[in-house]
Amino acid sequence: MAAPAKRFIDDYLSYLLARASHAVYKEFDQQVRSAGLASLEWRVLATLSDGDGSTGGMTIGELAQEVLAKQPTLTKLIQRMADAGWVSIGADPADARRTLVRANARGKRVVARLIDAARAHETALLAGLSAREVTRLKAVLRGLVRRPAA
Amino acid sequence: MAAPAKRFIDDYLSYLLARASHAVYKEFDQQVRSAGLASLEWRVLATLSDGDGSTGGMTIGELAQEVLAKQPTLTKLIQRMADAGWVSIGADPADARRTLVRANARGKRVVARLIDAARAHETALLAGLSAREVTRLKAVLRGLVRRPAA
DNA sequence: CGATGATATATGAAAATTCATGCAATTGGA
DNA sequence: TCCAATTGCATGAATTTTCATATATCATCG
Repeated sequence: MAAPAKRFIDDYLSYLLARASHAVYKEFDQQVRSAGLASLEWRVLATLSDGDGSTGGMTIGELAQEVLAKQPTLTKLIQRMADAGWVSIGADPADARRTLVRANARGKRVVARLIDAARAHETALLAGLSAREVTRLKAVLRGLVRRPAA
Repeated sequence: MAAPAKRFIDDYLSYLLARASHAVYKEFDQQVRSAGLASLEWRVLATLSDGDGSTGGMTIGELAQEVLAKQPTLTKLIQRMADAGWVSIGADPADARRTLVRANARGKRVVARLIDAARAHETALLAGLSAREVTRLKAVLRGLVRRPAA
């Protein structure tokens, strides 16, 4: 890096993370929109795409946490996505308080293509870094997420 | 890290960046709200706090880019912040199309305290990493921001 | 068994954000 | 010098998000 940071935000980790996240996503956003989705919809379908998503679905609360949205925001979005045919909503037989969300066949198709594109985008993004640097970067990011609450 | 990633998003850089950014900010959000600001207001005042901010102010367009908000979003926010007494708005003598934004004395006071708190929070956040690792992490994040447009 | 506290989600109102667009000002080229 | 293209921002309407709260359900304890 050339000139040293001269403003507080230029060396503030929270800000650097926000900018990096924003810049990386911005590059991919065009493909998401071309597929007919908005940012949060892509995030929802990506989260549902495997793991728990392929078994019983995820609860509204779990999904809200994973996609970094507040619960009412997600509830309203899931209702719109169900209306649009991307996901389906069902009751949880184990707990009637809970709503379960699963990707529909249509949602699964669109997200499968986007995941392929996302992998290609990430490969291009990280071409300047060694495999070891990428592994370390991701480990550090995971460590920042998993901090115990103070 | 323990279990290997089993879902696409668990190893997807864009998602890891978003989660890390969200988690780190969430820890600090309480102090921002206690100071009477919302997230984007803190970001605006932090951006204005030095560098260009202490000289002639910043234009709406420059500031929108720095704080990662769309231009109409920022225009409306700056109007609310001016009404609340955090910033002042003025014309740019060099270009009448432009609006200049500066922090007010009140805005400068509140942000000075928050910057101190932010530095302390970051120190605690990064306690588990060596200085070299921190420097490298920030360099990589800056590199992700500065990619040439494809 | 019943009451209480906790959990999960849905909803309405309010606030914030986005989109599309219009207007004013600047720039550059013919 | 003039005009077209571009730039910068403000605004209204629509959409999304948040906040506060209500309702239903579950878990625990007396």
